[in-house]
Amino acid sequence: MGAESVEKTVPPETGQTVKRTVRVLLPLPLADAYDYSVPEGLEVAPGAFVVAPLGKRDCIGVVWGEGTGEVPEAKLRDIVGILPALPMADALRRFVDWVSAYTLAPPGAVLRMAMSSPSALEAPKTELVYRPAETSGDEALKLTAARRRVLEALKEGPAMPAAELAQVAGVGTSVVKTMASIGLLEAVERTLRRRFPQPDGEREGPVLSDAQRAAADALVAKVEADAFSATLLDGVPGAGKTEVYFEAIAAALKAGRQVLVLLPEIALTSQWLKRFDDRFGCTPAPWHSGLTSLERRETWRAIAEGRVGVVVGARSALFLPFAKLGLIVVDEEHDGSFKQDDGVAYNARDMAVVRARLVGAPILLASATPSLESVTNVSSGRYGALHLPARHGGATMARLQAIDLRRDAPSRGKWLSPPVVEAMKQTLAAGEQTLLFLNRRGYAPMTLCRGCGSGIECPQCSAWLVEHRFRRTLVCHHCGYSEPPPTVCKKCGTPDQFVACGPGVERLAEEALELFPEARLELFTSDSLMNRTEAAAAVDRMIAGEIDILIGTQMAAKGHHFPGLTLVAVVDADLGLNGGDLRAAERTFQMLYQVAGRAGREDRPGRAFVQTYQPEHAVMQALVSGDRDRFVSAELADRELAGMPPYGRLASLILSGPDPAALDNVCAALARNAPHRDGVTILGPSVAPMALLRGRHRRRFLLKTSRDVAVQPLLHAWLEKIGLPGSVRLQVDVDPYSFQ
DNA sequence: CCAAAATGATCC
DNA sequence: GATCATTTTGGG
Repeated sequence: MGAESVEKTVPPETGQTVKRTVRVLLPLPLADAYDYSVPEGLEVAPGAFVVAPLGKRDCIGVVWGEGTGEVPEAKLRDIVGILPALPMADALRRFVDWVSAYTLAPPGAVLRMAMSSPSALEAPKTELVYRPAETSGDEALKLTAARRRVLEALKEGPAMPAAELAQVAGVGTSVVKTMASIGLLEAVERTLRRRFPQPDGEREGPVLSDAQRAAADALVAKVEADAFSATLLDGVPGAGKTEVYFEAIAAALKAGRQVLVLLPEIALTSQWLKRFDDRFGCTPAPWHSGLTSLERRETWRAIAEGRVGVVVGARSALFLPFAKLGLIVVDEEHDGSFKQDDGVAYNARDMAVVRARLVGAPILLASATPSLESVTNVSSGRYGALHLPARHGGATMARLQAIDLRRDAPSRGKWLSPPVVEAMKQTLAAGEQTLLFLNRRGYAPMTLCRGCGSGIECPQCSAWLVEHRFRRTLVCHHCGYSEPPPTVCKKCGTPDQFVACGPGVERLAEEALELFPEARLELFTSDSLMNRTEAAAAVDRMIAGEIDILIGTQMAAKGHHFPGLTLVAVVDADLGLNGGDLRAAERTFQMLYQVAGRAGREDRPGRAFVQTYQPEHAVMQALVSGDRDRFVSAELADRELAGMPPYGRLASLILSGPDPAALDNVCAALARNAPHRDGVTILGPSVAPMALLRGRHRRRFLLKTSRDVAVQPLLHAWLEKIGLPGSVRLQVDVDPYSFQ
């Protein structure tokens, strides 16, 4: 390769030097980076954002390294230009490569996530500002009173735009313009940058308990060590984890470093921001899907230039161009929403650990219910552990009681059991608040025709259409399809014989209002009906005690702290347990534990009820006894026996296509070529859990291996042999989280 | 028979 | 992801 490139640099036939080539990675799902030639006089270093031609159009890409020299000269094209943006840091480029190699996603698809604000790469807007010109002697003659005031206004402070200067000096803008034209003022161009308030790391923190102090000190030491380390911080809700990691954030800020805090999207609440504000004097820069393109651009730039101290965001914030990252915090690390299932399938919690390692910074994972993965990483010594016991004198976990629905059955067509209704009555009478938790949006999960007994299905998915009574539509929760409620059954023609089947939050609201007509009741769901501001307003009303009964999906359970809430009832605790999902028990336990933790966190004791048909189930037993650790070790033992994560590795291949026959052909080819090896099991092909989604049929393979097998090379070798027809799509998911 | 529509290959 | 060439389909 060395000799070859020398030969290419000086081709014998012309004697002219051939242009330098570089590899440019484009933010597209291409197999690899492309070689481009660099025109004379253009300075490109690795990491530079460049404009490169691709077919008919121009694309923005990133210089990934020196050219391979393998592309024939006739194919090579010149880079068009270079963008006036700071180059992408080496550590971020290596991170993109790492994520691509791990997830088997094309590197360009990963790069796209690291280029989430293309307009931030263009030259920032500028404005004209005025400052006093160098004096040349006879200016005094031209000084009117107005002009004097203008110079006075500029005496101490910085240069100002004409309008602002005129206002401060109490003159018209024409005065400023004239002064500039006769040489009294000098106009200079200044780039417009949004200012981000800096969180103050020097501020005095709150008084911490001994346990909190010890944990905080340990974390501060990790931050000061300025090297990679991973730590799990674990403690019951209310133990004060946030205050502890705020100390670590303060230490990073003092050291002049940036901090990234990752939260599940719905836990990024105004309440969290307020706590941060109280501690550091301003809110951090948020990063989530709801930002406007202007906000994105300014935030992206400020992060790249190191002008933002702390970013708090959902998983996509992991790919931001930090200039001097000194700490990553992943709060609620067990949360499933860190896993992205579509596009690049990655787990932001796991990839955050990789990013921390590549930049040489400490990472902290925090949770009241750590994931089994993190628990094993602690016991194997990969992660350090800090444990926070419940605070003395502080709130304690609510007393949790399982209600056996077989014994305390609700009346027909109702969903609240007598003990829960009784508890609600008492809570209302005491002027306290109730949260009814049901992880089901809409009125009823299924609508049935009495005439033929069939349910109303989504035409493009294998799922029931869910009635949303307030919106007067039937909605598919998987693809978004909706139609008005039918008057006649499509299958049997019977008119108006539809019955709602099962409970949704809307139906629960109806029942609660029937029981307590005088109560102030609100719904809190992740429906599109409710936007960010409306949700925030509902939270504020709940905190202010303007709501007696809150009925919500998991959105109500995460990240909020309601001081007046003393009763929590989980309406259907069994909901997540069925369906043969690997993580069903773990996920249900985590969710119910967190929901129950919402009750009685102030001075008032709280009560939590879980309604279940299987009170003997290990999850319910663990919740009632409060013995989290026993549940975790039992669940771990099960996983180990089955060779499942975190003891084994899993990868899922989902094949989808409109034509089942073509799909099954591909599956058969895959099955024929499946790898046979010790420690490797191939399960499938089988019909995927959502057999039909958005009009595409789905099949699934599961690759199960022991811990020591590298899954990626195995998958590469396997998939290489198979040609996919265009109609069949393959989605590879290494370490799948959900199996739906 | 033509033309729109679906499919596939390629982009450096 | 976008574009262009090629193949398929469908309507007369």
